Amino acid sequence: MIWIMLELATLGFLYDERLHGYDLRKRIAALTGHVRPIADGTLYPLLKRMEAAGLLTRELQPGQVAAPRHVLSLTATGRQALLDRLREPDELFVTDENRWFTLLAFLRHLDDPAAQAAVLRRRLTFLTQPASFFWDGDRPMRAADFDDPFRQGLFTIATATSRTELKWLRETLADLDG
Amino acid sequence: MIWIMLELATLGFLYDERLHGYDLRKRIAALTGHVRPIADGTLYPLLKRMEAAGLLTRELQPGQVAAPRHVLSLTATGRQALLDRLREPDELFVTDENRWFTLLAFLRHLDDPAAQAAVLRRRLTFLTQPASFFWDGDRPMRAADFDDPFRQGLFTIATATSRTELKWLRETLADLDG
DNA sequence: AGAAGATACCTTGCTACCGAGGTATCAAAG
DNA sequence: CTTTGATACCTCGGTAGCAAGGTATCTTCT
Repeated sequence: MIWIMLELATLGFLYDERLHGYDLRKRIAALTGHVRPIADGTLYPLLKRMEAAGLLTRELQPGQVAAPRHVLSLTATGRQALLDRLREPDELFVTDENRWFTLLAFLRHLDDPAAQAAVLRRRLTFLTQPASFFWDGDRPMRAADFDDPFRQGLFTIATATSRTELKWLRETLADLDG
Repeated sequence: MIWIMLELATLGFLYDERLHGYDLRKRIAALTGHVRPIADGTLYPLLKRMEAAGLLTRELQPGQVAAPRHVLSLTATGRQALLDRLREPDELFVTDENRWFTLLAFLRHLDDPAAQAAVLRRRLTFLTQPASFFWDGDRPMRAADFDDPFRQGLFTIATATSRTELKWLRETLADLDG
């Protein structure tokens, strides 16, 4: 299910400008690759699948710099596909931080403040759900329940992160709604 | 490469106490499942592979509650495997937040402050590397370069997160070293 | 008594994913 | 003038991962 994120990133980057595969690969690497590197044995087959699905076209551009490049550009179907996926993202994009960040990177393309706000609200709902990393039966365990510094750090980092993001979400929603 | 995280979580949870598969599954779901649910078609085959590798044993316990359970317990090899993986985690555990959290959850089992500190230092090194989500050629782009609120949010959240974690890392390292 | 829901585990088939390896061009360094 | 390194893309084989479906027990609700 990496492809679902790579596909969104590909649609997102190509929405603005035509790119060849290698360039796309480097942009994706900057966006998500420091966390989780992607093999080109993953990306190139995906591009072929996307071409087969009618989302993009490839055009051979003989070697200007080095080896010949395949310049990629989105079809009308591809452009619509990006907007559809941004408007109603798979649940994974809401819960998984890496995918959520990928979505945020391109959400501006969805040129409709109400739809953008709806997506942010899904993330808000997710983050405000009660959750814990560890349970003692039905009881959620908190940082104070542990005497090891690493699990305490886990809670410290997680709560700080979500607090920052909640603040940003609420401010941005106020702007989008107002 | 999900299995590498599931395997660590399994070794980690079983290090303390014997569990049956379903219970283990629920603990893993609490730790990482809110972000990324795991299918039992993923977990059960992994447990079999781990058994085949000599990391754990299963013992059939006839139905006390419902269907008969397979109680899992680590072998000596399994206990050692946890310590080895904690001591020298794969790079993915250092860079990917989900995997890093999984590692933090069990790092206390590595009963050696110097080795624990060494792991934290790897994370510190990673977080202090210069990084950006977007590049304009060689130039890393910053929040101020974007006028869309979503990419700005991306930077806001990412920097706040890493600041909190860096503070915790430095404090904890000072404790471990001192 | 029957249905529903939780517990508990399993298999099968499709496909995505990754590592490993290969091909080729061009520039810069030695 | 050869090597190194970057650019640029590709294929193949093995395996992991997932959805979908199945089986069975026990409790609780109706």
